[in-house]
Parts: sequence; C-alpha cells; structure tokens
Amino acid sequence: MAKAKTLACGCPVAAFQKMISGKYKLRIVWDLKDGPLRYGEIRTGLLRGSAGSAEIAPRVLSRELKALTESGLIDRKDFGVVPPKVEYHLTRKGKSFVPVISAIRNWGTRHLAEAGSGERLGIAAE
Amino acid sequence: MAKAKTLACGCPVAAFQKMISGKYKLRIVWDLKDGPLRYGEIRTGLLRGSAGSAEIAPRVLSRELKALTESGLIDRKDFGVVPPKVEYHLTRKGKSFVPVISAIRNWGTRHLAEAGSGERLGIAAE
DNA sequence: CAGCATCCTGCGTGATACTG
DNA sequence: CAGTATCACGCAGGATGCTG
Repeated sequence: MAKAKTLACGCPVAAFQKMISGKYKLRIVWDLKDGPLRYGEIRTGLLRGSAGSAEIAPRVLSRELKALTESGLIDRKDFGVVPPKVEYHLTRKGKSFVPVISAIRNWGTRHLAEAGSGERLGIAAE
Repeated sequence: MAKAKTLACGCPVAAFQKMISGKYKLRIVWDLKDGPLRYGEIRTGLLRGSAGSAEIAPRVLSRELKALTESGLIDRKDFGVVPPKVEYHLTRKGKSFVPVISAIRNWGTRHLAEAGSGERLGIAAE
C-alpha cells in the first residue's frame, strides 16, 4: 500500500483535519454559504472581525482557495474579463459541509466564550 | 510578542481551529468518549489505523494532552503511584464536544470517501 | 482586480535520549 | 510507565513587489 496520500487512515477525522487545515478555510466556506463571492470580497470578509492589524497575504488566500477547490468544496468561476472578475461559490459538497460548520460554531459559541481571556463577545452566532 | 492571544476574533470557528489544531486532538477526544484511558492506551489507540510506520513522539502526545487539558476538554488524573499511572478522561465540556466530532465523522464518511484515492472503507462510522 | 514570485520566520511534528 | 529535554526539519503563513 505504499504510503498512499497520507490518507491511509480509515479515520474520517484525519482527512477532515487536512481538508480544513489553514486559518481561513472554514471561514471561507462559511462566508460562501450566503452566495458567491469575489476574491476581494472574501478577503474583506476575512478581515472583518480578525485581528485587524494583519492583512491577509494574497498568496495565502490564493492557496486556501485553490486547496478548497481541489478538495471539491468550492468552485471557481472566472469571467475572463478585464478588469478581472472571479467568483467563488460552494459546490454541492461544500453546501453539505455547511451544517457541520454550523454545529462547530454552535458549540463554540456556547462553550468557548470563557476560553478566551475574559473576552467580551456580543456576537449572535449568526 | 504581545499580539494578544490570537483570539481577538469574534468568530467561534477560529477558536475551534486553534483548539483542535494538532493531528491528534480530535482523535484523542474521540477515543476518550468511551471512557478514561491511560497515556499508553491513548498512544496505542492513535497508532491503530495510522500510517503505521510513524511512532508518535512522546513530546507530541504530551503536548496535545496538555493543550486539551488547558482547553478544558479533558482532565488529567494522576494516581501518584509507582509505576506511574495517569488517566485522561473527558470533562463535561469535552463530552459536549463529542457530537460535533460525530457530525464531522459522519460527514467525512459520506463525502470524503472519494477524496482519497479510491479508498474503500467498510466502516460504519460508529 | 485577481492573482503569482520570492524571501523569511515561527511553530508543529518527528526522532532520540534521559529521568522520576 | 509517563513523561521531559534537545536537535532538526518542513511547511503554513506573513510581507513586498510585480503582472495580465
């Protein structure tokens, strides 16, 4: 069986971990749940609520996007015009993944509030 | 460094990512759902189904365990005897997290089958 | 606007050896 | 048995500058 693709583990969890490894993947999918977004919009959306002082390196976002595309969670739609316009949207697979993230967020909202450092967060989950 | 705790994000997902960052954390929690396990048992359980050729460095497992403990997902029970005996078990918070992992596994089993390389998996999830 | 090319750094992870 | 100490490496990910 050689070494397979580092996915020889019968455990779905490992594959999941690899798939969403990266700081933005989950958030990207989540942001995409409401409809297609353009590159810049994703970028902006990612910054919203982030540390603030850190811009997202294009290389990083680009890579995450590509990885997600190869994972089959999202799809890339290039309009092939100038100025460039590219939209990313969830695939069927990606959409099926949204509830999972929802569960995660749900749990996180309930149990991670105190995990920070006494942070105040008036978020309403959705 | 200062830089806050990298948790200034109001997004539960980010916190979640940090919490389960690490190759074994999710699996540890999952394995612990059936009851307390000792250090060695966790280690053995982790190897079961893994690449096989890679032993888990004690340092790594130790760190994951400590991180999980500090996250409040698991608890450490030291029997204080010789030879040493230490058991790890899920906290209430940890237990509440199990369904989330379950959701992940569930999804993974259904949608990640084809993601590998034509892997066959006769697992029944539970 | 949507990326890619290059450099650099921190940390997660593995391997090995040692201790209470 | 249950860890800690030390060394080394690869890769995620940030910063900058450039292009179609």
